[in-house]
Amino acid sequence: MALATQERILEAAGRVLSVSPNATIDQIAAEARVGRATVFRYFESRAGLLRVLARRALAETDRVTQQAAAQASTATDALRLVTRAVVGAGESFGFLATAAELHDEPEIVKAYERQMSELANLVRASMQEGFIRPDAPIAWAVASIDGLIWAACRAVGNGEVGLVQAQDLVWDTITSGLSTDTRRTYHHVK
Amino acid sequence: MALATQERILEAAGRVLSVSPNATIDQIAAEARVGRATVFRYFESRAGLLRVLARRALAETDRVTQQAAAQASTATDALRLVTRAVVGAGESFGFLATAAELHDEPEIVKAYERQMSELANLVRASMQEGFIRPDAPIAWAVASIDGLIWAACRAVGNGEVGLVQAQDLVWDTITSGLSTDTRRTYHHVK
DNA sequence: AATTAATGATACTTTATTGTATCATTTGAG
DNA sequence: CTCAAATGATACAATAAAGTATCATTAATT
Repeated sequence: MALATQERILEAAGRVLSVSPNATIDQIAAEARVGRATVFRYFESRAGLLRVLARRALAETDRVTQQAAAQASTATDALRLVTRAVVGAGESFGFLATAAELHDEPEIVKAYERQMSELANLVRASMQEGFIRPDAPIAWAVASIDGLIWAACRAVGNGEVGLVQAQDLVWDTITSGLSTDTRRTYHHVK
Repeated sequence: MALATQERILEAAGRVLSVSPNATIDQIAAEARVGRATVFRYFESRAGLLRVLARRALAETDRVTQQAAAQASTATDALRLVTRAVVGAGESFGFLATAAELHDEPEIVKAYERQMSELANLVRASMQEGFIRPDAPIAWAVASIDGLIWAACRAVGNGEVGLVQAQDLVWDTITSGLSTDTRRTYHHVK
């Protein structure tokens, strides 16, 4: 067997669901080149399969995040490396964006919120190091970095840019935006 | 009648679907304070309702976009105003992000792609004016602006930042990123 | 007030998908 | 080669939601 059956199903599900969030078990089984019954031999239900898949994606994100953070000497560098790492792992969690059922799985929601709050901590620390501008609301910094990561993952996914380039672009855009203009226009305080 | 029934249903659908993309007709009807049968009196099917809703959202985006572009004297200013306008109209198309059924409605997909390509034209023109840095791949500029707009709409939606502030933040971030650092780090050419 | 249109509620049919059960077939290990 | 485990295929039941039809009720029009 080229790859364990369960693994094949999970990978197929990730692929199909990132395109068609409401894909049926039949579609997933077809993508995995497996009988529909076999899917139910490995997963108790559709929701169960989704849960396992989501757990793995979040765990993978944790893994690359922690590994990246461990290599960094400053919070700013950690932010840079974590951003790169998450973009690199993008294809494994593409389906999380659109899978509506996961929104009412408390375990999954909590894990996602934890990751966002860890990102917020990194942003705060990087701000104290003088990298993130002090007038940027933390919530916006987090939301916009998240948005740029998603944009990069999508752009990689449909071949608009290569993975490595996308990783560079995200950080460059965070660092200095898209313009040649260096004026600082933030008005917000506190 | 405070508001035409059809209108109430559409607004309710927009609200519910942006939270629960797979919401049933029952849920939509309940949100609109209307009987389920009434929904089928105004829309031929669930898919039909979604189509009408998506058309309206895309048309509204076109409207504010064109109005904004008409006021601008330069492409860069048009880009700024269009960005603001789209963020302002965000709540009307929040559901488009997650409504999977719409992905295989050619009409909707085409309209979305057209809007993206118009954005690409603005970006190119603004680059020629010297605002968007010449080393930024157009595809990335478009994708990241799109990502920042989505991030802003979401942030507004869950109350993290106010609408006006979000509009400012998007443009500031496009202009100069999130950092105090002004180094230019783009490596890409052509 | 009378008539017409719009609505709500309800029951019903249809359909798609999930999940189960079964059996024949294939595959892999010894 | 033989046997056991894994798989595919199929049929089946259960369920949830869509969509239809009907009737009583409410609201609007004249």
